[in-house]
Amino acid sequence: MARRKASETKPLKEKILEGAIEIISTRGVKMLTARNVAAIIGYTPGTIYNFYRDMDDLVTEVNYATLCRLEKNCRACVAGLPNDMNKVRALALAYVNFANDNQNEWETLFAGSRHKHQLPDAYKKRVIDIFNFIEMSIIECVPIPPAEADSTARLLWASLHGITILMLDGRLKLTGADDPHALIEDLLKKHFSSFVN
Amino acid sequence: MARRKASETKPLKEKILEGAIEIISTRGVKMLTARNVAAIIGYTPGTIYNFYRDMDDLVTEVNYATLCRLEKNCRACVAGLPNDMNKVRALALAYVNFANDNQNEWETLFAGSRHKHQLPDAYKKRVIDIFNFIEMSIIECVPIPPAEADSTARLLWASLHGITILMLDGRLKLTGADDPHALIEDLLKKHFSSFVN
DNA sequence: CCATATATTTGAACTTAGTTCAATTAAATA
DNA sequence: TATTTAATTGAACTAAGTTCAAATATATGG
Repeated sequence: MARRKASETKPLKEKILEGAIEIISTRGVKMLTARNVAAIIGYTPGTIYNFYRDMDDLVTEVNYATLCRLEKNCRACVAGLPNDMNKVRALALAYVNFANDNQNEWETLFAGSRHKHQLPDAYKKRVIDIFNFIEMSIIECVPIPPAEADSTARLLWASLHGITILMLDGRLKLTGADDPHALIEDLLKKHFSSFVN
Repeated sequence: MARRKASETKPLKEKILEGAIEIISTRGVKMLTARNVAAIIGYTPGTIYNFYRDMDDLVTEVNYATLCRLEKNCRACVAGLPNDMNKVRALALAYVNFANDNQNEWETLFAGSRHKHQLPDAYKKRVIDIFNFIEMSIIECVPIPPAEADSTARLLWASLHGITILMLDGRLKLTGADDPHALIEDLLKKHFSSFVN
């Protein structure tokens, strides 16, 4: 057959994206092939190229979706909390937990290997948004002198990111107290003891 | 032709590995194909499979070589230094600088996406070695109570790793003082001020 | 309601890459 | 020198990315 009967419930582009997310989250990014996506949504490989330039583009869209979920999750975890250290704790924990609960998506997001095309502006904006949100939350909750606020927040975030990566890798297995809570507690103490003690 | 005239200067396995490193370092891991490696060393794709199970295996060997260079580099950078904070500084800087000077190799090393096979024991041992070296260096140079030594060293290393990643990504562009030196200085201060001040 | 134009999806074909292995040829051995 | 052994090939197979003319459903105009 060629053109389908008009009975779609969702735009096809969306279905493709959902199929791609389904594959990445359950089978990993290596299993994301045009043919696999096509099979899962009941179309043919060629169809994908009517909506995405190439498979790289589709991965980028999956990553964008992951970023959105990450941000939503982080915001939800601290919503309504008073501005104190507990809020920073919650935020850090939300970050690590998200990575832990979405390992394949997270790995895809940070897999690094440069994509063919420049990242779309919306994507870049999202990254900046998340960073700003985290940075602002930290600044709100800890009495840091304004001059140091930026660098302190950035450094904390970068550190948290490193911990998250190595933890998922299994490279950060600790002697016993290797759960996220303990590590984050330690991290926060190092970074903020000079302000709150 | 089939079998070659015996005039090889190096074992073929080594030449394949060198070709692979050459490709990854100059053109990135996406350009590492059996045919590209074969072309660069003047053999045919099939030859590679006489020495490596598959291309994944070859990448693992490249990563192993990268790990070795990283360790060598770190050791060289602190050799002969007295056991004080300067040594820790030098070590941290060596780590970041190595990543910066070997971006493609570094990206390949941490690209994450799980390999087909388990990592070889020698590989795992090398990772542990590097970690131990860094951890020991830190412990030697900073008066940390033994009970906290392990976790302190690990946390510092993980943080350094996070900084390194985000720096290479361009995600850690700072307001001005975004050079490695400043960041590392800040990091060390956070982690050690309670011990040295 | 039919004819024509438009939009959507296909499926086949092309390219590139990973991988295998029987055939081939150099070197080693007897 | 003849025979065995080892190394390398190159051709072929599979899987994946990608393209696009052809095919078909819908929309539009008379």
